[in-house]
Amino acid sequence: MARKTGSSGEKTAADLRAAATQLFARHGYAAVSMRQIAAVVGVQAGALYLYIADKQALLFDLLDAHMTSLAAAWADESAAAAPDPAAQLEQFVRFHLHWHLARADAVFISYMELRNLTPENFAKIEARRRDYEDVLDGILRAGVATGVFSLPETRLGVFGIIALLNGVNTWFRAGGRLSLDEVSAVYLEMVRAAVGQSPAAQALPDL
Amino acid sequence: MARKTGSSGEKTAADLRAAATQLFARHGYAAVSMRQIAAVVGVQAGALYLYIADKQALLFDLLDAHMTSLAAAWADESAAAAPDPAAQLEQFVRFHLHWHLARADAVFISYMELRNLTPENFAKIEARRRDYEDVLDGILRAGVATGVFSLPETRLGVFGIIALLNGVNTWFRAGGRLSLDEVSAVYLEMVRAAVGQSPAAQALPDL
DNA sequence: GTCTATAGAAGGATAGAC
DNA sequence: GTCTATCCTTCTATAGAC
Repeated sequence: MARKTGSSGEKTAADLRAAATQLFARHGYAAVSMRQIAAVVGVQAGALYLYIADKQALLFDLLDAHMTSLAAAWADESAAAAPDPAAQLEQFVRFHLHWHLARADAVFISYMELRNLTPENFAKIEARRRDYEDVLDGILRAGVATGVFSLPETRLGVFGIIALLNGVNTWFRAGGRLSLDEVSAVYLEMVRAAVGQSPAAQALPDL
Repeated sequence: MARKTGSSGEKTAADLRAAATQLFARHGYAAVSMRQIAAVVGVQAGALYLYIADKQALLFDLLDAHMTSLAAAWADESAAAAPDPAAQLEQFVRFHLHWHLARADAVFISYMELRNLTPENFAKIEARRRDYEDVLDGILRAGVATGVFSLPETRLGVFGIIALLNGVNTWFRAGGRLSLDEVSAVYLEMVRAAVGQSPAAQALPDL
């Protein structure tokens, strides 16, 4: 997708992705027309095809870039790996909440528009999501092995924790009653409890 | 929507709802045409308009009926109310998982197609969902009041638990590795832990 | 109650001028 | 790199025959 010219094409390409992300999140991939996207970008519909092959490729590009970005962000975060499973779990929970809340539109699309991908494209995205889930699975397995976590099933723990954390995206609003740090603290406690971690040393914040 | 004739219209009306539910869940409201629905029902597209005013009314009818059914099912379930908050929580968790897993398509639509409702219709559905969440909120508050649950915030507990439980719908398949009862048992333990319930008397099933 | 036929609007995508 | 113009398809919804 990278273009070589120094002209306004670079900006238009970026604007296209931003506009599509916002519109798809708001109304859904199928409900958004290329003309609508073009109107937000500020060009005519035909001009969009300088940057994408078709609408399906646009959707896949968005989801693929999203998953690439997630993997890179976690690689960066875990470069300074926490020392033990309990600390790693905290690191993961805080990272997940922070990263996903910062890009709610892209996250929403990544879950809701999977069904609008072609089977081949769907498989690629799912494999990447699985890779990310495996990160958490590894942490849980390590914790179970060392006895710091108590779970009958790490896979159900992974599904449960991801679902729990992703749920925050449906209601959290920056500037609302609770700050991101407060929410993170509460959810971290719920996650720790759910994986059977022995009671944490630190206290809950007063709410 | 009830019709008075004894002719095949009754069946067609029911088929229409069933077909729309399945197709909307699979491809999304905006991506499904009235012709597709008609093809599944076995009539021509025009005939569908004997039963619905327009496509939007069809979507609203589906979601509205879904929420009505949920409220009725819980009213029925809670007619035999569990005696204390801990037992009520178990009753709620088992009910929620069982009911939602039995109608995955309708549940999926009810969450994914909210954005395709008109603002007025959206507000109606949201109010009904709020009523349902308040059921769980009441249980949590009662438990916190009697000291059997330990939560800094019942509202976050509600959001967390609902998200956790709804996540099961994304991966559970009847006839898979785990039975509904096994899954319910594991998730019940996660929920109990998350609300800070003192360790349950009963053991986890071996998995 | 359902069909055929169609009006009228909107969609994705392309061609060629600039 | 973008625009105008347009092709062709598909859509929702309605009209009128049966």
